[in-house]
Amino acid sequence: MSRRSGVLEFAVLGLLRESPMHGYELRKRLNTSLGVFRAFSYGTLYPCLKALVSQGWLVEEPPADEPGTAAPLAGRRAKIVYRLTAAGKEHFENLLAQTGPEAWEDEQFGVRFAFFGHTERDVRMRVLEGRRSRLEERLEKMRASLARTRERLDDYTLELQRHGMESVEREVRWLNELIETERAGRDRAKGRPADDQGRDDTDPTDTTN
Amino acid sequence: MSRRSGVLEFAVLGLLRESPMHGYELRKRLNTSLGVFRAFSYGTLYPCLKALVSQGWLVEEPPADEPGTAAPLAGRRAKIVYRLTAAGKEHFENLLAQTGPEAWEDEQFGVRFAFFGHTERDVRMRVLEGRRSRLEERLEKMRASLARTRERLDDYTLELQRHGMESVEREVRWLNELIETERAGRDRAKGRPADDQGRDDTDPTDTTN
DNA sequence: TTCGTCATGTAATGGGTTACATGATTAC
DNA sequence: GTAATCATGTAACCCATTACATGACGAA
Repeated sequence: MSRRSGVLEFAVLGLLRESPMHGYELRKRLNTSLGVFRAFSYGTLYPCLKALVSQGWLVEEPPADEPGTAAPLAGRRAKIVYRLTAAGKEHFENLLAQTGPEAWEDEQFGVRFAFFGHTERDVRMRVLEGRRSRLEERLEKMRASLARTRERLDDYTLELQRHGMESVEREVRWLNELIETERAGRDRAKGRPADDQGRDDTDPTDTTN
Repeated sequence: MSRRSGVLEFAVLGLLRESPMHGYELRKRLNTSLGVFRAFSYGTLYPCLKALVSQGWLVEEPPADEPGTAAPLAGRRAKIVYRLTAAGKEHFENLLAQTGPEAWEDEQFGVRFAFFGHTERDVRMRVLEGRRSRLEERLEKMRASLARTRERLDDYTLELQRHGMESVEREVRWLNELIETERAGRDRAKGRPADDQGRDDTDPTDTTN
């Protein structure tokens, strides 16, 4: 009924796919384990979790019966552990399978890349190549605008533009290497259909708390 | 009374400092001339301009009496040219002189750098060095978190982190070069007090339209 | 005369943070 | 027992975009 952020939803589903977690821990992983993403605040995260529950992608679970912990007193608010539902998992797979322009843009590309381990090679290729051509477009615009305005710009503005373009060029080279690597890894496990065959949960290694 | 964005305000004041402009053109310059900034939408820009007017930083001017253009009919809405007031200019100088943490963060640093041409060397140094130490902090956190979680991460997540760190390291090297250049340019024009002595306008070169 | 682009604006909505409020658990 | 950190949540606000609405001007 509210709050859907795209990246946050994506990241939460992806992280919970590996193992159930509560909000607080989820947020930490958003900063660290999951690349250099922006750190969402609790004011964003918790409402989002509630929304995902009401969508049916997640379920809240009681903190489980770990013997070491304090007994759950009646009416007591405790850690809420979120677990991905079957529907949630399916939804996440669908999101992962998307290879359209949204997947190439700055906001989404990072998260998507972080979950490349759950995708198939051709999906990865489409996303990487889409991203690359997106950046090359941008590069061309920058070059054009620079050619038009070069004379009127002072040294600092010029240097800023130069550095900006170099950053983009560098990311393009990075993508080239990644694409090359993907290509080199072809033919292995060609028809492997991800993991749709077994619904056994992803082996909870229980490093949760 | 409303809308103040920080970066947008800064950029608008800085651009209008050079020459008066109307909103539409202002927006184009935000994309091109002024580095690789985000392109603000009109829905952001126009209300911001109004707010700056009501603050007294800007004044709206009639499109001026250019003979080639259509005669300004009564009640006709035409281009609104914005000009920086004396108060606006002073405000901008004050903003430029700030060298606190806000000036080092991602959002502000770019704009500030673009207007370095209007600042004094020691201000530039403080901002550049502040930015650098900010990035070095970030780098340290990244290294620490990577050391803690390296084992649990798959290849793609790892690669993402590696690339992220390299980007930051690259910006640090860039800053080092800039700082070195600034240092090399020392002693020249040592006591020059910017332009506080004369209030004659910044020599309007009239490349406005 | 119609189409593109110049030009200005507003209301609804989105996506997020800050500040606040609450309380449990752990370490000292 | 008290401080730090773990843990969850909400309301008010901020910044910006989207979609919409209007209209002038020039060129085909």
